Order: sequence, then C-alpha cells, then structure tokens
Amino acid sequence: MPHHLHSTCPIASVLDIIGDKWTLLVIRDLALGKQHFSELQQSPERIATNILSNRLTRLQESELIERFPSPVYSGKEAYRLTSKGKTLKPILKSLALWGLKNIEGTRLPDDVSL
Amino acid sequence: MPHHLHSTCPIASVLDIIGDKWTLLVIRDLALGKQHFSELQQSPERIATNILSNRLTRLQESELIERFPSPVYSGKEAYRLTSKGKTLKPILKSLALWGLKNIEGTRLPDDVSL
DNA sequence: CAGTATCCTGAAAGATACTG
DNA sequence: CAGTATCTTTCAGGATACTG
Repeated sequence: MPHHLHSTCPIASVLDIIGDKWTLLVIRDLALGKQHFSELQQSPERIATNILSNRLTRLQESELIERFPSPVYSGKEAYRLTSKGKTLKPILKSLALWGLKNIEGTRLPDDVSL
Repeated sequence: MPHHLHSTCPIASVLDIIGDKWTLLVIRDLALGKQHFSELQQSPERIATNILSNRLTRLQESELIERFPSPVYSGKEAYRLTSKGKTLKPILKSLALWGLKNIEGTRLPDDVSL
C-alpha cells in the first residue's frame, strides 16, 4: 500500500489506509453484510486467500473491522465492520455514485441500494 | 493501477481509475487550484516527474483533466479539472472528512475549507 | 522550466500447496 | 472450510539523465 511519509494531508493519509487495490473492496463486502472468509473470497474480483487474510489482519489492526463468533457456523469466526469502520460508508457511497454515473456498464446488485 | 477485469461493481471500477497512490493527489492539487507541472510536482508528497507526467496523460485520457494555455506564463501549458473531473470533488471531500476525524495529525492547509 | 525516456528495485499481487 | 506459508512474477514507483 501507499506510504506517504509524514503527510499531514487527510486525503493522502486516508489513502495510506484504504488506497490499495483490495482493502476497500473487502470493506464493501462487509458493508453489504458478508461475514465469512469464504464469502469474501468469492467476490467477483477473486481475491487470493493470502491477500484476503492480510487485509483482514490489517483492517483489524486499524480497528475498522472485528472478528466475532459466527452466528451461522458454531465454532467459526466471522468478520464485521466496527462502528469506526461503518463511518467509511459515505466514502463507499461517494465512490459508488460516481461510478454509476460515469462508468458505463457498472450497476449495483439487485438487492443493494444507495 | 488496479485492474479488476470486467467487474460491474461501480466501486471496483472507480478504483481502476483513481485507486492508486498518486492519481487522487494530483486531482486534489488541481481541485485546490494548482495549474502548472512544477506546482504539482512540489506537493509535500513529492511525486516523481515521470509519474506525474504519466498520471496527467492518463487523467486527460479519462477526460478528468484538460490542458490549456497557461494564463501566467505565455507559451506554457497548464492543467485543470474538466467539468467531469470536478464531479470527483464529493469523493475528495468524503475522504478528507474521514481523515480529519479519524487520523491524528491530519489537517487542512490554512487557506482551504470543506 | 516542462516534461520524456531509461533503468532499477521493492513491494504487492497471484498461484498454489499445505495445515488444523 | 478457514486460513497460513512459500514461491514467483509483475508492475508501480523512484532516481535520474536527458531533450526542447
């Protein structure tokens, strides 16, 4: 990921956390309600398991996501956004809105709205 | 830059355009009124000239920025956001707001407000 | 000064095998 | 199934020399 040493710019600093190829997509999926590793892995962009594992660890370190016992499979772990992580939703929304308006062929899943 | 082949997700698609280390910072600077290559180059994050050149070309290809004759130095070129490029401002704003609130040590330049 | 061209390197990404 | 570990590859990024 990027690493703009010592920049005090809030934009550059945010990009140091979420400005890479995968992080925001993981956050997107969690915001959409996915909870399990395998669900996250099966997103259309096909993230590799090691990358996914790495991002989950980093996002947890940033306190943007947390692990919790899976409500579905006993004994399994699951992931969800923390309250801090949920505050990223306006960013996701601004990106999605721009994409929908300006990039041909993009669309939301049928069960999602902004 | 990322390259999520054939994703129809608007978020993934936007990230294919602006989701790299530098692009959004160039846009930030243009949004703040910088117009010349040297101004863009002198931002605190210190972008290399070849990278800056590359991003300016790509942003022009995406019709997010355009070249125009410098109003200051005759014969020189300058850069500015197109109207399409200006529509990225809500994205910049959502990022800046989040950074200011959640990342210690970030602040806006004295002459900038949201 | 405004870029372009090259070369180099490290980090991220990808594939995949492996373990509990 | 849920990850971790390794290995390889690719490419963005950085330094810098160069040109008009």
